[in-house]
Amino acid sequence: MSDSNIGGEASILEERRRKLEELREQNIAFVNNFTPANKAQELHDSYGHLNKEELEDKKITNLSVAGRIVLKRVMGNASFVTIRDGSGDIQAYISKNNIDPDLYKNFKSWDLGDIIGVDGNLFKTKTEELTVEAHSIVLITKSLRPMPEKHKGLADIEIKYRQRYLDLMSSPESKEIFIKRSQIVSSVRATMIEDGFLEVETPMMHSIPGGAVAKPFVTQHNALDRELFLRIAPELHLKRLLVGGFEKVFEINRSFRNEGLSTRHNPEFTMLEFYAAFATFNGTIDFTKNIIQSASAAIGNNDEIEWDDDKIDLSNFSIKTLNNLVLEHNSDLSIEDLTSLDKLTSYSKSLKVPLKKSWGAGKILLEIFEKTVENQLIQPTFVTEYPVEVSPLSRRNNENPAIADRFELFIGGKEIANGFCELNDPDDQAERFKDQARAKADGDDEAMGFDQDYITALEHGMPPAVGVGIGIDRLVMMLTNQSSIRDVILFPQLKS
RNA sequence: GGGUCGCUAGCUCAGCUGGUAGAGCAGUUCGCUUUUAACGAAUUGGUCACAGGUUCGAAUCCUGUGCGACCCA
Repeated sequence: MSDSNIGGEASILEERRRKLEELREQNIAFVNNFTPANKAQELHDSYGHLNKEELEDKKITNLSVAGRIVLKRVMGNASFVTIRDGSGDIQAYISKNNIDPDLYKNFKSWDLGDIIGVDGNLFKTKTEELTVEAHSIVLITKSLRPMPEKHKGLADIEIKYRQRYLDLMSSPESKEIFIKRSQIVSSVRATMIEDGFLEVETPMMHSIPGGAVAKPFVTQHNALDRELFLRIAPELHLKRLLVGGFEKVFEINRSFRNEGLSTRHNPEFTMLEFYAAFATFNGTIDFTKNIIQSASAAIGNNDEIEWDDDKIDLSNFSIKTLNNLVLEHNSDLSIEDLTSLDKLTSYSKSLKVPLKKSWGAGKILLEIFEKTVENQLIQPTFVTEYPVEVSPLSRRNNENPAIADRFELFIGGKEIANGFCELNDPDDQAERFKDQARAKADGDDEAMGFDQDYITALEHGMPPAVGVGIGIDRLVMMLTNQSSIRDVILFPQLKS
């Protein structure tokens, strides 16, 4: 801005720009021909265990590393810098004895945040720190803006999310979470493919939002002059693929829900959904367990993990019915009450659960479950036997048509997965869409629309199948012990 | 939407019951050839989020607005 702010931010930028101009004049700004032969972590792994003398005997020469200066200790005629590359940190020793004296003089003006390259030999200092002794150094990229504070890092949580690169360059812990996220996703994908699933991509822009109960984002296709919705779930398209003859499909991708922002909700989030024709309900529960255990192992977790204040044993998953759990946690209710609209209504009023007129007994029962049971389910628990009323895409149970062959998995008091036997009766599905459409007309803006195209697909015949959805963000939160979804999404949505 | 807390130098933060703003880091200058949050000396840098009010006097007290965090719905 102005140059009146001497010593302030403007002058820091000006000072660094001045340094950059000098590099430009010498035609050495933004160097593009330095290819480091070595990585910091590789050097630590290969030579960190050797002591000073052993390393000297080995004569490790002709190394080169490149990275950002994160710490700098300049003495009169010799200096140490800590360089951070993609793998980690390594110290470099830069002595006037070993490099051109003019270059050493220039080096002293290099700043924290500059990206440099170092060629040299490997040695250990008298405090046994592995160090590259520089024979030549080059300023590769000049940084014009100051790094986050070197001791405490970024404290401003908003900058941490909005300028994630500052968080990543200054916080190895934060970087580690995103490395683990990638490993978790890779593990999930590997588990699916190993079991014979085909990875597919289905549309994110839908004419009729469906597959979940949620408010969609609306957008506009100009050429078609038509409203389109960002998908709230891939479910209905994946099941069309079952009709087409793919028997095991999955998708790991984004869905979008037009809700508020919180530490547990980001409007765009990543889900795994998979569908397997002719699979069994119990076999799918086992497979779901396997996906989660494998992902946890992939990032080096033990069976017992910590999430927030809870210790969770991932080697032991239990299976319980919704009714039994509600009775267990609500001693005032009897088994008969659970199907009585009047009893459930009066009881939920005593819990101060807000009710809507369109809700039947099943929906109210689910509300009571969410209010009184859900956050108690710390250890991995598959909850089964959900009311059909709250499961508009699930197949009815053969013995009891009021309940769906459905499970939800809760860990740490939070929903991690949702799976069910898919409804493949087109007439039953059409009826349930009608109920949803009616609720929508009554003002429930989360209810599904009537998707005739999907009904048509079912009329061609869909094999019996089990489908499951797993929230990847939440899974990563659990496996990396994070309490905010913003810490597992690189660029979370923030209030503007 | 309701409640609680916060907003002071580029960054991280002090600043009590009102007396006119401070440290560390970063920057600049000097010294220093095995340091490691390197060190020592000097030095630059502020519309105290914004707008009103109370007061002789406000970063500080009051009201409102904005932004953010957390909790609740």
